[in-house]
Amino acid sequence: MIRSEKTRQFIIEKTAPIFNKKGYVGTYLSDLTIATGLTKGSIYGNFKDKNEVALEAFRYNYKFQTENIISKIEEENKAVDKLLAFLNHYKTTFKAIFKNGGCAILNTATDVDDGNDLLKKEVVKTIYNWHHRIVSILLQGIQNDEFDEYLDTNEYAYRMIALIEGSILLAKTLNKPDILLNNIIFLEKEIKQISLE
Amino acid sequence: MIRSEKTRQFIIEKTAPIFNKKGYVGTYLSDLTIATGLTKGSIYGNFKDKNEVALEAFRYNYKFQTENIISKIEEENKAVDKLLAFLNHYKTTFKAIFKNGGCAILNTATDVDDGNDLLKKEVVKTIYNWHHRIVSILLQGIQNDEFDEYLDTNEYAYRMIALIEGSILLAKTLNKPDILLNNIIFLEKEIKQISLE
DNA sequence: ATTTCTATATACCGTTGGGTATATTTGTGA
DNA sequence: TCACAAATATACCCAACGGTATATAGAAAT
Repeated sequence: MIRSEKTRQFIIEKTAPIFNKKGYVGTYLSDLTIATGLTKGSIYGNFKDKNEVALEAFRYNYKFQTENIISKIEEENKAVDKLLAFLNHYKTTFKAIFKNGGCAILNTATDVDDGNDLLKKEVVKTIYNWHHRIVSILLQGIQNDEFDEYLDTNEYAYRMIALIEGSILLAKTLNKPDILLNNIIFLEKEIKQISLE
Repeated sequence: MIRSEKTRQFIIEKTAPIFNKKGYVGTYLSDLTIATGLTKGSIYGNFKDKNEVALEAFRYNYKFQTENIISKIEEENKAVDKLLAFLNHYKTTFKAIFKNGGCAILNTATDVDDGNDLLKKEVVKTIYNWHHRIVSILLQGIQNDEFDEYLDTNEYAYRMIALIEGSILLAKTLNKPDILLNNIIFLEKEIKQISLE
């Protein structure tokens, strides 16, 4: 990795949690210089503007959450087990997620309600990716006779995501991780229940 | 209502949607003067600082969402019907909520992750109020043999809130109201299912 | 109508925001 | 090891931020 790319990466890693906690407008260039120990000149030598740093920070935050999970999902063969592996991820990493400022999708989606179109589009794209991944697993499950063919995969996936996101919001705001854990357990039970056999 | 109180109210009403959309740091005094047509002097004659306007704006936004619903809940006698009335509220007012910038609790909770302790406490208090209201209805339902006595009221209420909040987030971000509507319908079915009778 | 007091507008202030032109340093290939 | 290019720091810029002291206008009481 060439030097510039290393610094770029360094800036992203150091500032990503700040953007996640304080939001786009709430994060100042001074936050970025303090967190990195670099100067404005250096940051602007590596990024076009604050917007670009925010965008890369979001991508990093999202990757931070999904990096490990995909491989774990692919270790499993049955659709049911894939979903359970996915849910299990939240049980094991919620502390890290909270420490990082909560779910990047949730935070960024509410943050970019106005302006910052690039970031907004990125969030939308990310949610669709996530949704699509779950739908695919469900469809695979239907093909393998794990789930009833009348299961509304689209709807079910959105409900799953909504419950997870809402739970993270509550758990973090009220400082009650159990809210998230209980709702994950609920989803696990539900998946086992709708899986035939 | 004396003049000063009228202006105060006027400022709150005009600026509440802005705070809800753009967040605390994202809303500038210039936004407030433009929205109200008043000057900074006038605003600071009625409020101590921006923080106080934001706090009152949040209260207003929350009231905006819950004003009608409470009376509707109290029109019903059975706990089941109270819950259904509560859920029905979202089906009928989601357009207004979206137009107002989304759920105030969701927005403010993610917004005040750092700093602004007053606002943060107010959000936490508001969520507990909401949760408590649902739990009370569920407990009433258990006493009247509408629900099984082993229903975990605490957990169920948090799951309901989490799903609603998460659904609002998704529906608004993706501009797909159906996500919210479908999940409300899901909750309705679930409530009917767990109600004994 | 005139006074009195409250509410609003005007005209400021210091600070810090994002951003940039330029100087300086630092790593790197000849 | 020296020159050159790339990366970082310095020193600025203007605009806009939140906030305030003071002047003006407007309502209410006499």
